[in-house]
Amino acid sequence: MAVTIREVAQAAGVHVSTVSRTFSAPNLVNAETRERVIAAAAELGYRPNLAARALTTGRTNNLGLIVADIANPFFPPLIKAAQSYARVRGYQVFVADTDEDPRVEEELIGTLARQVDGVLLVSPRLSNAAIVRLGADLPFAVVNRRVKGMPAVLMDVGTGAGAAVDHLAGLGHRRLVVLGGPRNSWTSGQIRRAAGAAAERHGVELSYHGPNAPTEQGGYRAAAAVLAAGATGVIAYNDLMAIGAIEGLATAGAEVPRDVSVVGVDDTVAGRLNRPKLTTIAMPTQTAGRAAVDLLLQAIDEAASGTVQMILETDLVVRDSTGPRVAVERRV
Amino acid sequence: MAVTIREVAQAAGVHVSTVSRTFSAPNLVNAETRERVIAAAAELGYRPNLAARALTTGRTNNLGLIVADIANPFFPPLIKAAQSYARVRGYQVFVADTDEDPRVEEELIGTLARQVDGVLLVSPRLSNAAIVRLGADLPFAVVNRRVKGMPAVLMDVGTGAGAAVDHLAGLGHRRLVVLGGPRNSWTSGQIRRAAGAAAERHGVELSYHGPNAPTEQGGYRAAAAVLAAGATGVIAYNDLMAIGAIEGLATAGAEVPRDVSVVGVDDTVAGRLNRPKLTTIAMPTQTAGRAAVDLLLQAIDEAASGTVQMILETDLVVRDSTGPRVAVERRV
DNA sequence: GTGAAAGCGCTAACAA
DNA sequence: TTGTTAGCGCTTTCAC
Repeated sequence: MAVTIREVAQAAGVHVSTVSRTFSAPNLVNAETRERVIAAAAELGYRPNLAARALTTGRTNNLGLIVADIANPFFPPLIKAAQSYARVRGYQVFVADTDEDPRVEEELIGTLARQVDGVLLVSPRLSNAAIVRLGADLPFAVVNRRVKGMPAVLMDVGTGAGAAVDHLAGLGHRRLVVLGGPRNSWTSGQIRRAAGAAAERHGVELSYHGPNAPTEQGGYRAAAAVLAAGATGVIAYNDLMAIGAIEGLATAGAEVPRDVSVVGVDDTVAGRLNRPKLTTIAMPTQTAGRAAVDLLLQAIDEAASGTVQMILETDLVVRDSTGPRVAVERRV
Repeated sequence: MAVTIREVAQAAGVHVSTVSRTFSAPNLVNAETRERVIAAAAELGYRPNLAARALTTGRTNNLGLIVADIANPFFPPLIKAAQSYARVRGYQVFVADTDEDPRVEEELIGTLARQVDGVLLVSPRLSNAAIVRLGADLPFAVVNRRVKGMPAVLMDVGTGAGAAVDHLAGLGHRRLVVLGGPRNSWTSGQIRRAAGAAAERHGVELSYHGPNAPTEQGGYRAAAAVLAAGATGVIAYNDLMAIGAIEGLATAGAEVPRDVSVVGVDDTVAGRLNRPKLTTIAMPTQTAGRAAVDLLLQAIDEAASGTVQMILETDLVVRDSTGPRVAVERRV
């Protein structure tokens, strides 16, 4: 069995409570005694049992981090940043994947509930109502979702989407289509709304096709709808989908960017490596991961303080998947 | 405060131990009482406190999963598979990232020690000696490392590397270089050894350059060494490095695969999306993730049973980054 | 500044 | 089949 506080106490010739204090409130213990205790602890290889501590303090020093799909390249940088920052702040993090399923998400929150001090919901697939309901039990912070009264980090994809429409309109495209993501995705809604507004400003036609799976496959399948709509400009929910759409278009004989221009979202490695290099909306994922942990810890510490919603900017990164519209007669 | 076993007991009109049994050993309790307890628990929204349970049982039902770099595309599919399979088996998993630093790895193991039943070390950067020492305290399972007496899942990259050399030699390349990965990487050693043996069989020259950072940057920097060695065939430690090397070669005026053939390892999305599409050694990451959890749980359950080392096959996937050697006079 | 004692939520003998 | 009791490792009053 592992070394406990009791054995350290014995070795140092003090009472257990003194050992406890040495670690949780060192200033309350005589410097000399403290030295002795610390030496004994080091000698025996003592490590506090956090679970036991949690039982009395009510603080586990653990966080939950729930994402839709770990393997989607959008998430790993965020997970990495969140996890590493949490560690600096003294927290370990449970990472869980919902496979894009809201029911799994709810179940996971339940399982995690008693063993974490709070949960980070990244691009949740749950409805706002469900989040609010579950949030009554447990501090939450959400990323890419606006929920009344809840700390949130929002990546303002709307401005990016607007810029994308400006960009496409500027290139002469008159008929655009937005390929939406999963049903409950806030990001997807933002893109649609902002792109719609921008299109109207430019007097450009814009239609919506969705929901789609946020994957290459989803994009590949959606290519048909793009052609059916007669669009020459596409804004896809994420890079993966944009890459899939480009493949799908190629299969149907339409080349990117010659015949159709495609814009992705996220600025993942995938988009940078793809050929043509993807024009995309860059999301500040690492900043978001860090900030979300910050907000969550704040929410945990100050029970019910004022809610903070943090908005991070996004940028349009122009690469090679967008180009000027070519006159109809030259197409096909 | 959260609902405890006591309140459920009161509501159901039974003693706490009966409630406890209803959840941990339902068959030991009268069907009728059980119903009543379950109903009361559901009514109150009771959720067992796993940390408290862990205190008495010594079982946390948590696992640790330590990787070198979450953002490296090799890991996410493995993490996803491991996490999802662990959940099916009733375990939650802490995911931690060491940033390729062995000291962080050791520290993380220490922190996790008392709150998990076992730890999965995926492509560890720690020395074997350190792993054995730390493993005395806590069940481990390792992936991509062979440690005496420890359950392991090995992706047999050696055969893949041999096949890669066969492939390159078959294309006429007579001078190859292996770009190694991090210092303590078992995979890197395997590649070097197997490639060396295969090169000897073919009577082909093979040199080694390493260690390198397992990133695009690392590959980019190593390109100079490739050219200096006068090699026309390269096997890189992973896809990222291969992609970086291709860029680096291009910068130096050498085109892939015209002037130099490059083989990666891992078969990540990155490699599939890169242009030229990467010839690479496919690693069964998802299978490995699942299998490793399996082995770890086995090790946890049967204290000190016979050690299992599981070897998974790898495949050479030929794409566009390798091609026939072109006569010297046509190069440059 | 340190010790004594109670208790966090739960399980596991042991009795009844 | 159910209740009683002790205790897991730790923190936290309260005395001294």
